[in-house]
Amino acid sequence: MTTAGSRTRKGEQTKARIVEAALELFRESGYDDTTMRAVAQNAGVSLGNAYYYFKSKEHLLHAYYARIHAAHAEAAAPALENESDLHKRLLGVLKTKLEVIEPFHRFSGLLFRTAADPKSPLNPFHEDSAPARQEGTQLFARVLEGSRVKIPKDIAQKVPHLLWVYSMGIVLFWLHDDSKDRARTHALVEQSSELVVKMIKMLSNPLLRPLRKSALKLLNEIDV
Amino acid sequence: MTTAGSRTRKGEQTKARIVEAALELFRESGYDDTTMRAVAQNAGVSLGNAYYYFKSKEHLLHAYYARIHAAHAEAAAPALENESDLHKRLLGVLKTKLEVIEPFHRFSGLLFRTAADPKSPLNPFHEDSAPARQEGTQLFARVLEGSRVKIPKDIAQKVPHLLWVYSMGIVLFWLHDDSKDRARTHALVEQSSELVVKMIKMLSNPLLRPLRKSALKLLNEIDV
DNA sequence: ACTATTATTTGAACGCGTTCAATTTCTGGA
DNA sequence: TCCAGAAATTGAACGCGTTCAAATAATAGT
Repeated sequence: MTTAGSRTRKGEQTKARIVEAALELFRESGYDDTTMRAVAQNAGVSLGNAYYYFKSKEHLLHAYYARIHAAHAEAAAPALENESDLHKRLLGVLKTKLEVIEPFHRFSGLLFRTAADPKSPLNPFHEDSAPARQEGTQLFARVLEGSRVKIPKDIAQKVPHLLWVYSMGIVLFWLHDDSKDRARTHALVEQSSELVVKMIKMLSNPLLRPLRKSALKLLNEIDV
Repeated sequence: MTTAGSRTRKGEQTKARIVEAALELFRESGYDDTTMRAVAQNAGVSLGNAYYYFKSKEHLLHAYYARIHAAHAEAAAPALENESDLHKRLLGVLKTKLEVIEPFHRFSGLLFRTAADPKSPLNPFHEDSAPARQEGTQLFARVLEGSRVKIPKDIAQKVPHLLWVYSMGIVLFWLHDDSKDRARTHALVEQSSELVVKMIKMLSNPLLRPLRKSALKLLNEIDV
């Protein structure tokens, strides 16, 4: 055990040094071109030592995920401050999302690889991601609450989560988008958000009640 | 050039031998545990020679995909034979898809993890997957053609591809589905297909023309 | 049949992520 | 202060996917 007062054993400093070295190299050269040997050297540590603290190269990215998440939550706040138009609110959140994640586009391979692996704790649908999922859903709940749009009661509970899934779809598209300045994704965000808002507003239409009920039944049965 | 009559140079036989060796080993031990050296040896060929015919290990899996798709196309044919109801046609195709891919669910972590990487040639949205993508789209074009549902001309060209993307979404859900007998995915297929058909039928409604136009504009701008 | 060109095949080599037995450094109790 | 055990650190080694210069076999033109 470590001394009573000291909060960090020596190892935690080393671990921090390795993380910082890794993040710097990832930022600089991307994930694939960053070798564990380079990370170790950059941290002033032996190769084997890096593996003493991180089970694998991918595990080094957990720190990154946390940073992305925090950055988006912070960046999105102003867009919700003084705005009551639902479309503008939604658009603001999605645009800041794109801004925040843009520097990480070069990681897309890894991001989506882990994100798509059902067994990976980084997977947004994985059990371990429940907190992140919940935070994301809450963000979209706030987007809705701050607007003056009325949501039918029966589906009100589902919509925020559906918006989060929608945003995951945006990210999925973004991952594959190699257009200049991510132009295609920006077009997608601007226009699909408009569509989404239109549909949300339409949902109160009595004509669409059957459709709404079908959708609700579906959501309940697949346990989303 | 090869002689007039002979349809296959020698190389194509070698290539076939390598594919067969690979598929056998994949089936036996999964993707990750099958080494290129084992494939080469199993095919009675040198390691380098395998790379002469296949740019990478992942390229060998295209053959696997091709077989799955062929199996699906064959299995789905009866469901399209004597049926004109769009929902039943769509449902038939999706259900047979689930049946065909079910044996691979246990490999999904290994197999589809790499497939999800935007840079991976296995990714369904990757350039190298264009043929598979096209075949898939054609299958859904057939689903539509055989039914009596009228699709508005402006979007007619887009719908088959959208249905294919929809089916990819189903597969993505399936990957994460650990419910007994894949019950959640089956619920999703049954009910979402109903919804999809409803929406397709609704699309001709003049009231929805603006929505249709917006969607079309979106699709064109993001180049889908 | 000879030759130039192209297609095929080889195996060594490279750099990578990862593992591990061995070594050194730290730490808390006698 | 000393020492046993735990924590931290090392670097060599392994197996992997991939590359490549060189060697060999097949082919087409003369």
